Amino acid sequence: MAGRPRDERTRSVILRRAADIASQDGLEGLSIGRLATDLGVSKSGLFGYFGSKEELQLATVRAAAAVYVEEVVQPALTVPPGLGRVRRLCENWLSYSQRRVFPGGCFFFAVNAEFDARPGRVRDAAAAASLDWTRFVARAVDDARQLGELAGDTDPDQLAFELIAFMETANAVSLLHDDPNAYERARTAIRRCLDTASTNR
Amino acid sequence: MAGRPRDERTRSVILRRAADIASQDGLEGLSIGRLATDLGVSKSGLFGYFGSKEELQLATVRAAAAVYVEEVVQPALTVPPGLGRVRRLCENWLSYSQRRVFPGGCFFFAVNAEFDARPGRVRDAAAAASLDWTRFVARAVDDARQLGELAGDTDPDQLAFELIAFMETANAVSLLHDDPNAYERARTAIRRCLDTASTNR
DNA sequence: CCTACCGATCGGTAGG
DNA sequence: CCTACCGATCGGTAGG
Repeated sequence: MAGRPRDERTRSVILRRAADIASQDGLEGLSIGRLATDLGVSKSGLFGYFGSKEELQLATVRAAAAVYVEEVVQPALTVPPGLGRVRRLCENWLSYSQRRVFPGGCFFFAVNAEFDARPGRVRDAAAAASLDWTRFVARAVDDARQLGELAGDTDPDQLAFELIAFMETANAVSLLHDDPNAYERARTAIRRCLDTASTNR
Repeated sequence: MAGRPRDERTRSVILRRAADIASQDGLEGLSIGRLATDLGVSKSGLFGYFGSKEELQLATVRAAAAVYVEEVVQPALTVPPGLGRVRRLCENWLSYSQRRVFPGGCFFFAVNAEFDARPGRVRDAAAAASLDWTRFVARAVDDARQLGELAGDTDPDQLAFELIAFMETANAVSLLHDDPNAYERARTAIRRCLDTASTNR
């Protein structure tokens, strides 16, 4: 029977490795045989944990979301709502990407680009995670606005779009051109963007 | 013998279709057998045009770059250097993405994300094309600066990074969430960004 | 959770 | 430029 503590630990080790592979080679490039060999178990043994490749992919997305929440979202909640939390959120994201928590950079950047033009449950799961994150950033921006730290006419969705654009492009450029400078570019852009919208200039 | 007019036309039809597939399913998801079936030719016949999958991938990148130049770069050269050309470049890019010149959105966004964490000739070709584009945008920005239409202390590389971030994120968001609003977000951000750097406020 | 296998598809080749 | 094939690998299953 599934669900025993031992199984859960094994499952979590499998999924953490799956997310690492997928960040580099995509969720289609992640093959059950390769993952099994990597982990030193039989292919059918590993297969039994998930039942299909699609279920493995979906479980990997959920596992990566948990890492993302732990690395980026949770530590920002220790900062009180307001501009400080927005800044912290951005810095956490850039650090998560730059430290290569996943070896291929942000897991969701890779998987969103892979599935953005195909239908299916994996795409739906990735899109839902992306929407959660976008809304979370927009909410943090709106909190700062309501607290009077950002101008009253600030559009939270628009500002969230711009901040996320800088972060994701830093991830993309740093990977493709092996250029850590991209993170400083993003930090500069985010600083300027928030300063412009700030009431405390 | 290769290189006859007939062959060149066939080759170009093959590569245009290859780029369409790759924009949706990636250059690894592009299989020789599937491409051959799609085009109604034999797999080995098609294979003969390229000699290996990697050569097909590289030829596809070159073909997509030609489309990109024709759709985005060339029509911007009809506008004289300066802020107008920068705006035109951005608008051409957004239109190229929004019109789905490639059905999976910007070919290079998809392929760059697919290969950004793997070594090889395909990655190198994608990175080179990306660098060409980034430099072209930065050059257009610097022209506008030297013409006095952008502030003298404008950093062309920084501004190019920001403009490209808005464009690529519009592409990504519009695909993943089927949300054409993302393009208006990018247009708003680009307008504000250029207005802020402009000397004609 | 293992070995051993299934049919399908992959990139690539032989031979004409 | 075709048919027919190669070994390798894919997702998935049978049987224990």
